[in-house]
Amino acid sequence: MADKVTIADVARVAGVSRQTVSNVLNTPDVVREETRRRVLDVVGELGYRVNRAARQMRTGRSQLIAIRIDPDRDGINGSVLDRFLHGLTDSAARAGYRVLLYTADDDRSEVATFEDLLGAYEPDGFVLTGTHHRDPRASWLLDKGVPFVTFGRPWGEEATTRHPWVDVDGSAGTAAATRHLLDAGHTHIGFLGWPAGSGVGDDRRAGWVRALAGAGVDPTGLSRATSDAVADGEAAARDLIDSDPGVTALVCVSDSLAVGALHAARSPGLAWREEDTRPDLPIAVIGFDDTPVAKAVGLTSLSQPLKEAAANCVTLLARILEGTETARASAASPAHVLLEPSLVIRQSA
Amino acid sequence: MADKVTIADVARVAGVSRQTVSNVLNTPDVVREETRRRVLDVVGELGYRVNRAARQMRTGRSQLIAIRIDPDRDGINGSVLDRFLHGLTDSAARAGYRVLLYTADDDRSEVATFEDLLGAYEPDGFVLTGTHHRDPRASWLLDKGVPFVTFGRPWGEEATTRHPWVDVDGSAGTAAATRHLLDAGHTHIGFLGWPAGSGVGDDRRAGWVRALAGAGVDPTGLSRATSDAVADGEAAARDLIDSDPGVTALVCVSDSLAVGALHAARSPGLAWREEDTRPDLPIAVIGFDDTPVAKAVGLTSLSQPLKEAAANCVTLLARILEGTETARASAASPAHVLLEPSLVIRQSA
DNA sequence: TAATTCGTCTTGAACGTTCAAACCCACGGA
DNA sequence: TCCGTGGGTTTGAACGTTCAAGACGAATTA
Repeated sequence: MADKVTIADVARVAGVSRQTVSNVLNTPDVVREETRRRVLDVVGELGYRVNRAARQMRTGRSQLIAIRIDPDRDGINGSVLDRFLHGLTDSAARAGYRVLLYTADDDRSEVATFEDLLGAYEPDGFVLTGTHHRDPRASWLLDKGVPFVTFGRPWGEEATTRHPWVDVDGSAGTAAATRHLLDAGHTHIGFLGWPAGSGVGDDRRAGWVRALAGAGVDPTGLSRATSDAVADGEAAARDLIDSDPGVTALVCVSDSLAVGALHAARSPGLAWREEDTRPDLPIAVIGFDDTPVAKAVGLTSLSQPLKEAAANCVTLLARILEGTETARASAASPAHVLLEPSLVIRQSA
Repeated sequence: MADKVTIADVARVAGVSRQTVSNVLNTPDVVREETRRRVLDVVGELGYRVNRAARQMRTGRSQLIAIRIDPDRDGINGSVLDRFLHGLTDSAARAGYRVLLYTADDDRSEVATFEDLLGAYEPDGFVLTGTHHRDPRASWLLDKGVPFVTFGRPWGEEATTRHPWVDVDGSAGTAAATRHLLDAGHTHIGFLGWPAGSGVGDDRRAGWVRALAGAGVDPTGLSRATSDAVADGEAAARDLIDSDPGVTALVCVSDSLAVGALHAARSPGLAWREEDTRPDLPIAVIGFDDTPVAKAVGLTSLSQPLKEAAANCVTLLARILEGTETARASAASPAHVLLEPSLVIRQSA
């Protein structure tokens, strides 16, 4: 029912032309102080709001940032993206953008969605998550000259400098976790990770290796790799503990695996139960991502600064969109932000 | 770089006028079969996509559905909204809509955001979550005649018929959970809930009362109310168990409280430990929402059909937007959908 | 004094689409 | 023969904004 207030209405009431009103809003420095105030008064009085669709027609800018929302894969880590999403929406709003969602089942269908969105809604830019080696989505966007930022490093070396990205330093996190355990007196510290080949997983493992090396501990035989499920984590933890009963602590690549490790540690298998001397919490466990699950079960975990990461994504994207630099120019010298995770200490370690 | 292809391009190539192309896309029945095919061929060939901004200028329709994304409050239940959001994005896309996100700290700032969004992006409709008694957001939207659907019943009676809504039948869920426990031989079944006054909480409690009544059990003294945090749940569970040691099972209003109850059940307080005769799992516990946490700790819980709920929201909203009925007309006889949760049985019960 | 520059403001056009109205032509009935 | 009808198509205008160009007066310069 709210009768639309257009720029022409404002102009009429303020006694100026449409263009002057437009100038007041977009290039205030070009208009006389007194006129500007008068126009702004009328704007407030009438409750005028610029119509994005009309502006988009003229400028080609939609003030929309598109991002994919995943189905929660394993369930536990799903919440990480969601927290990021909230931060993104918040930061984007502050910068004058809104977040548009889309879904896609795989990289190919996501690229198809790019075409769809760009043709219809014309989002100004994209935020890509879950990047991986030779990501076809990034190459497609680069190819088309569409502005985008990734949350996650480009893991293939060759692409390392071709687009801006924000990431959290996983190896710094696991190194800090390992040092925390070393400081607590542990020496035999194991690692539960994913199979080699995933950038994120390999990076997190590297931090554990580095910290152990710093303390003069040989990591050989102290790690296991498995897929990211609670049951797998439990099995891997059992296997590791069985093969080396001296292990007193575990750093895990994810909270899923860590929860599995907790199960193994707290209600150990029969073979191991005999010699159990610490019935309440025999093995220290540290997870990664500080998910709600970690909070609920008292799991010490590494927390990613998701809000900050999201804010940086918006900043980098806005720099491309608003700066003089084009997407292509910024691809020549893209900006990176690498954030440090923080250790949230709970009962498990 | 993809040079924009407009309706005029298609028209030129197909040898027809702009309007005919528009008709082919919007009112196909008015155009001759042969012409339609020819135009559609050209559309495919050139990869034409209707420009939403231009269409919006003319029709006032943006094909956008706006929804608020919350910060994950307590952390555990946050994922519920996120799963709903994914379903919504998916269903919306199928119906030709996209989902626009916004944040807000409270009802008042959310209403301010309504004004902002309606003035600038002109979303066609809103989906409101977390409705409560005398929700000012709903009244505001009703007042302005803005189409919307709520996920959650209007709990105040007087507003019950004024807008379409989708909800999950909480009392049916807790009743089913209670019956499940009764079938398993439990008779002293307690309830951990929220303080009276919240529509959702009272409803879920009612299901428990109903199921007990059906079995001839008096619920008096068997329930506790507390705020929604793990520690509170643990304390409330201890209190209940201490006061009535005969309690062998607990139905909880949320997974947060249920996880707390599990803590209480599995590592009971000292006073109670003495007489513990079932060391492994003395008390059956059932939660609500089937969050990732439930999955991780083996908690039996009630799962909301979120995907289906989201799909229904889109359907109801689309009916208002596309049907002949206006928002006001549909407010006269709004549609409701009440879905049943399902019990996901795990180790805890 | 005339020409130039500058600051401020206005005017017409354009973005890509759809609405409303007009147009054209074949057909059937009077 | 003429007119009315109706299916199929085209034409001009409009949505609300910003761009590009121009207009006007005052101040500055030649």
